[in-house]
Amino acid sequence: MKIDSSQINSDAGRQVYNTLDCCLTHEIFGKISKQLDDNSRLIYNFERALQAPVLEMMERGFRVDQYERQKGIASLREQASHLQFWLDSMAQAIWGAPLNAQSPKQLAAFFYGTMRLPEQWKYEKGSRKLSTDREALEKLAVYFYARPIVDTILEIRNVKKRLSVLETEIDFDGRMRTSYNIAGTETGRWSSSENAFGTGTNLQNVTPELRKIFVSDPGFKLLGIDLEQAESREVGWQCGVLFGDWSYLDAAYGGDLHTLACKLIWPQLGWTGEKKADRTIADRIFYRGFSYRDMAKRGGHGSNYLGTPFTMARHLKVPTKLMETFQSAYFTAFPGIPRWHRWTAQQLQQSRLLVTPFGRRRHFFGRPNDDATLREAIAFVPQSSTGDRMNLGLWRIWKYMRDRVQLIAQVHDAVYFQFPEHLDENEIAREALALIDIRLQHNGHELIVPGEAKSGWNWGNYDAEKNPNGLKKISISTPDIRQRLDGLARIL
DNA sequence: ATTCCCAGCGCG
DNA sequence: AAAGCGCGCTGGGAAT
Repeated sequence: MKIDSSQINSDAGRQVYNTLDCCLTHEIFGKISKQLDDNSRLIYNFERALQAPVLEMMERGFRVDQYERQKGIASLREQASHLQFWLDSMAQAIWGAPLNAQSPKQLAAFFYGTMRLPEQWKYEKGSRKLSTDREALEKLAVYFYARPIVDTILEIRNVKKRLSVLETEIDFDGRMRTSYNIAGTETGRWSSSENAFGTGTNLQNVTPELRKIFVSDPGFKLLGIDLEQAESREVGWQCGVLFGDWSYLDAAYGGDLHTLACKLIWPQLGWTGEKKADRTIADRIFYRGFSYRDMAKRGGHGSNYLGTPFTMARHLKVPTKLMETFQSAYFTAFPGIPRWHRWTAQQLQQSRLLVTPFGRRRHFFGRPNDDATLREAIAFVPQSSTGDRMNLGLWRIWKYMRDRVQLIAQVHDAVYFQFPEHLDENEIAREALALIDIRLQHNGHELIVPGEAKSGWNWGNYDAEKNPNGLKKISISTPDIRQRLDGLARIL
């Protein structure tokens, strides 16, 4: 096609440009669509179908309570300048100059140079690096003169981090519009970021405290649904489907996965078989403020993804030996998990390809013998499946409840929408929970990931004093799902 | 003046 | 000695 650019004005020029872009895309599609197998085509069509609800969410945005936002900004700015004054005073006394808490370079010169404190190194990608992150600074805090300085620096960082969210530019109509990228990640999860017009920000990493500034529209109430222990259940599903070891999934169905894990790891704690009493036992302190259940939860999650006892011990601030003992008990209780790890390593050697229960395929281009590649591969299936599960549910809510609800946000394993207040929220919740109830079957076993519904008038968590309008668990259970779960637990 | 990379840190 | 994974944003500071 020949275009004489002198013959067209700039608007028409842009149209021609766009048209040619589309033609090229269409041409490419003609070639690569032949390479799609049935599953890939399904995933591709699914991603395209998600464009409608995503565009709707992006255009709608999330209403921001301007009063709360400004109040927060004013208070944090005040705190920041106060803290900076103290930091500068202390720094002046020590090296005769102010100190920037956000400059690793200055902090290293200050602590390791002028103050002559022991250098803190961290290991990353095979090399060791001088660090001034939270973990490093906390180690310096044991020194008498460093402690108040470290505390001030950490607090400044904390305040500045929150300020950066609150100070994000929002739109003229008082709404924050994030940009969702449907096909931006390796796993099929969405990412979120500043939008094409330069306003908004990543909405998937906002702390519970700051979520309070996001509110429903007048006459509407927010409803959120999150998937319960979704990734863990997907791990259990892999163990069952691949090796017939359903122990981990069964533990999830038994009520509380982490308490159940406690029973298997520490059988001699005097378990009663009664849910409430056993939870009390699991909540007993095990080591330095961590309950048995805490250990099962964090240690279990880390172990599922091939965390080393050394690293997990560092994060939990417990002895390495303890995590070694934990992990060995954990892998004995759920033998399918280490088998699944070995199976994944084998897949990397043989095909470098993994396929999730939802049919999403990922090729691994890293070195098959590299631990880092193995870890990516192990994390892929549960993480990807949970994303697809949530997004399929989200799409179904959009498709079948569009006349009553408006989608607002997605945070990987949770979806938020608003509905007119005059409607029965129990009814809305029941219907949405049914739509996200996506089950898989295999050899008489079933994967069920229940959802938990919460409602309120702002995005923060409910607190009688601090946030009475926040999201509060809806006390209705979905009778259908609960009954079937109880039934399953009895069979097991 | 602008661009680019890194360190640090928030969420799931 | 010792790397859970997946993202995006900010600010510092060097490079251009």
